[in-house]
Amino acid sequence: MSLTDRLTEGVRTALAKAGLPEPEACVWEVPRVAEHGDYATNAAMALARAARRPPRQIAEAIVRHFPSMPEVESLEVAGPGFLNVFLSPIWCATALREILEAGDAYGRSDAERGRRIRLEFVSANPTGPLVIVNARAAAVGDSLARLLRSQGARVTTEYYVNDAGNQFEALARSFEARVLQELGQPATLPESGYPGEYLVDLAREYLAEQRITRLDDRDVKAARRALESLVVGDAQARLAHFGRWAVVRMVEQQRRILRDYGVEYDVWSSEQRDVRDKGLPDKALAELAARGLTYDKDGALWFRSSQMEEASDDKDRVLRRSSGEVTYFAVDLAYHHYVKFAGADQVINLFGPDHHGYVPRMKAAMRALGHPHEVFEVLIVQLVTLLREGQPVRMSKRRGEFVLMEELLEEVGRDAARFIFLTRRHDSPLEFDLAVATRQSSENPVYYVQYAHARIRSIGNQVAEQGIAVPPLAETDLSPLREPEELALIKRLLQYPEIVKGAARALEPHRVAYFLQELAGAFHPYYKNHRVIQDDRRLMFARLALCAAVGRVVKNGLALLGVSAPESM
RNA sequence: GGGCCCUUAGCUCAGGUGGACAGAGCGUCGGACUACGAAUCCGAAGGCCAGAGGUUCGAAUCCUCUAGGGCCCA
Repeated sequence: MSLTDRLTEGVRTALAKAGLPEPEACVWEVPRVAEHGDYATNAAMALARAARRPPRQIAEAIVRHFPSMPEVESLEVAGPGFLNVFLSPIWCATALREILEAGDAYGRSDAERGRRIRLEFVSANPTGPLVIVNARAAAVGDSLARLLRSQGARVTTEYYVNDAGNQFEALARSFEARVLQELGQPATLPESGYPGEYLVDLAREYLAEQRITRLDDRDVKAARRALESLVVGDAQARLAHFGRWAVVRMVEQQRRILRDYGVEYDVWSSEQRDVRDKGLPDKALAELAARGLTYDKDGALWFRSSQMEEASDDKDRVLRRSSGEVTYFAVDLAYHHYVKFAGADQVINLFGPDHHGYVPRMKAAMRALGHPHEVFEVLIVQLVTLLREGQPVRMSKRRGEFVLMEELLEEVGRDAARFIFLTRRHDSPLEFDLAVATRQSSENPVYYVQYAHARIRSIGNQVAEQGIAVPPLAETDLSPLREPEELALIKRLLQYPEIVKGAARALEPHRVAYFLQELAGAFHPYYKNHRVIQDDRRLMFARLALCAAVGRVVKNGLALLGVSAPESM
């Protein structure tokens, strides 16, 4: 049970004894000002109406009947009816023991136990390399998975590959053209094709592979003959062949880059293999029709997306075009309904801002297929504006110049990139200055946090070098920790589990990043002003324990963000 | 034209489901290494929370309108 849970229990007990109604929930906050205590609640004010008593009177009753607890030093009523709680310094000091004993489990809870969550993120088209927004989505999605798992949820992460439909076809045609060009044929890229250089590289790889595996012959003409024999005449089959080959390569590449970034997926799914080939779209359309939610108009089949309660789209959407082919939307809703929801209570998708217009129709579809409104959630990860020394970096897809995720990782590194992405709310646009991110200075918050960890390790090394025998934790007396800065540090460490729980519930990993900056911001001044290694051994051992606990929490927190906690820097 | 998101210090951004005097980092200015790592620390200046109404005991937070910015659809 967490600290605030115990405080809430105290409030409930007091209210019961005073014969007052119980609050639905008791919200605890950490006041900005130290004079307002370590925790405060507005429970009395919230109850005032129901109890028909002035808030201050209720608060005073709570104070009077509050059970005695080792955690609590004193309580007071303040302002319009706040209840301020002051923690016992002795209890705080001994609480360090719990943190150190918990180790990497400190911060975990079972707040989300029992929830099965399907979490999809990045899922870039396999038509090009990953770019910088994908890196942001990957950081957010991966950190969310870590956070939710730390709270006991069963999370399945997924990358959905759109290897069918129009864009896939455009890729196949573009790739085919590049291959033919490499062979000296006068092929031109299709109008809506992909002009990037990467397809030229891929075409060369393709030819190299064909030569080696099929002919063992470097002669281009021979390769061409081999190709011709491979795809005799049938343009459709040839396109499919090129398309599949290119997709496999692109996906491999994306997967490798994500792995280098520390992101591993549980599931890589395929639109073609896992949805279309299994006939799921037709099945879903039939199900919608059976519920009377579709109609024919102009030769096409429509979904009454504008008629859904709680989740209406602004107009109806096409499921099957007059040409007979199903729309991307139909494929997607079928996949969500039959596959994602088959193994999950909740589905969360991370989309880019260019897809937000797509969200209402998906919500309408999920509602139509019987899924409650709350279990399908879409988070919009906003755009990243790339700067270099304050100047915008051009990103033009048309000309095939974009900043690739791969380049970003090479230039700024995985830790700095992830941390910076996670110091913003996912739904607010982000400016990313490459020059600043590269700089190993105080401008770069990731090093500030990592440095705290490295410093703490360094103290440990010093102690070892000096041959000082540190007693085991159980024998360490923590009561010498009395400095205000020490108590402030401990109280911050005690907040960590609540921060993580809140971040997981709200799906906001940035809260952890902010907490870590604040924790490091409390540690560095402390370190500067108070010596850990010193003659007073009792004090030294207590401080070593405090430092170890800080290091522990920094490490655990960084792990939730997918950022390393270096031993030295 | 319709819809969604956004506007907080010079800059970049935080401000759980409304709470007690608006926060951080960077930048600027001025200081600190003959003791555990200066990727650090100490201090200062910097704000009508875009604007106007409303709900509330109480609003940066909720509602409406206006202005400005971004995106999607047409």
